Amino acid sequence: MRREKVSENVIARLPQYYRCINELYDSNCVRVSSSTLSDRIGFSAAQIRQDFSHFGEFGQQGYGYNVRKLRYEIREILGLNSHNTCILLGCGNLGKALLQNFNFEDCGFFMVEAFDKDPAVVGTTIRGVEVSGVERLELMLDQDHPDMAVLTVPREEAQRAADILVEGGISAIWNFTGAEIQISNSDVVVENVSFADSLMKLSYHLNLKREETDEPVFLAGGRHLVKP
Amino acid sequence: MRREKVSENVIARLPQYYRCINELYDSNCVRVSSSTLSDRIGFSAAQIRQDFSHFGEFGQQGYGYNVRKLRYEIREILGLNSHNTCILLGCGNLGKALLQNFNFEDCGFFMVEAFDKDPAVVGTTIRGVEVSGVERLELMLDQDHPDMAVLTVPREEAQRAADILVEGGISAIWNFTGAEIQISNSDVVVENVSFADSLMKLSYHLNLKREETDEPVFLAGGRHLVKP
DNA sequence: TAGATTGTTAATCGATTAACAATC
DNA sequence: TAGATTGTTAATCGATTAACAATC
Repeated sequence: MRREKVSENVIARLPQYYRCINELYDSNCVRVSSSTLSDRIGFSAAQIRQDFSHFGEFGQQGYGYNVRKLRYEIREILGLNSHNTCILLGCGNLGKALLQNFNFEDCGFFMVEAFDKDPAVVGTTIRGVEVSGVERLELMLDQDHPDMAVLTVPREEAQRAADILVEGGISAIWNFTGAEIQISNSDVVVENVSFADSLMKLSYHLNLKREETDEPVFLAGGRHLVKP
Repeated sequence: MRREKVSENVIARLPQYYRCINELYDSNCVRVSSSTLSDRIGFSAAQIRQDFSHFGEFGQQGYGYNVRKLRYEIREILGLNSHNTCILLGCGNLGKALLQNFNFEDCGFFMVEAFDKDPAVVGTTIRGVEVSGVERLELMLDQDHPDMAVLTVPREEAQRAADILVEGGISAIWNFTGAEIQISNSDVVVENVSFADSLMKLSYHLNLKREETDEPVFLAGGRHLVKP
């Protein structure tokens, strides 16, 4: 597997390729061509081949791609085969939702411990993950060096929590707080999940569609016709 | 406010502009130039001006942008000033998290009702929003025509729920299920929030950084030096 | 007026698409 | 062998950046 420098656009497409190929794999499909993938995902076949070619030669002329091999290679590219450990900070509803329903292992992460400051949840176990009090966090970081932390604390506490994590040597933060956290150490990978940004995009498209259908002006035979 | 056709890249930057300008507005800032915005958001000043210019002329030569006016215009572009109604399907942990902590009104949405099939939550009220049984959903869609639905049901139920929503005349779906829902009516706006895609992107960057720092090869004085 | 900063046009850069030789 | 399909190169398209006239 090669590693050319690729754009964020390519990186954003990789998980979509993976999901698609994983489905084919699960349905025992053995081979697939770039044009079949294109039909399924919606990106052009040329783009798919171009994207893959940044990381190596995974196919075979006249045959296409072996699904098992391609799946493995994309897992490698995305790092899903590495065994990362992670912790979760903030066991409110969102934190609980992720612990209970999200399959971290499918993405190459093993959840080792969760933290909260509420005595009512500290000591409980959620889907096999123990919830500790926050006072244990620094010690845990120091002893166990988890690779990644899921940040699901309230917005106001995001920065303080991030500071502790970075100080404790974390490598990556998956930030659900909606706050833009400032990181002193630029080697820390931060991935933001912003519900507000997502909903505003939805709002944009909804509004646009509405404007289009509410005042549909047609140009026909040289005249502007406004639908009744 | 004008409406040229713009790329998804531009649309994705709009919420970031809005958040930044909203902060300035909240801190009583009166005017701002594209270069100040550039420093704050990280996009180039030229790009910011270019982006805004798709929607109108919001600034003034020699002065910059009036923060209040610019904020209003971006709200208009994003549709945050329209009063949309929405419902939520699936009051598990994720649904509850959104109901309790997410400010729908900041994004121009008013949450009118939530639905669940679990008798234990049906009849309760979460942050002022009543939870009804799913059997009421079709009637409610028919009578109240909510604009948008938040989909926080289990993955397996995503498609069935989406079908009911589309059938009931919904205009937009904010899909948190991780399932790719198929929509017959192409006028329905769908915005997917995929935790898995987000975490896989994080995994990609984490892996890349690790490979870079684990085997750092320096080129110095014509020699390749491998760090001890 | 002089300085600042916009909106827009032209230049550059990068990403996507088309085409095709290589080859299974 | 003939047909299919890759990986890659070149062509096209689109997005970002640079430059600057307009003007507050």
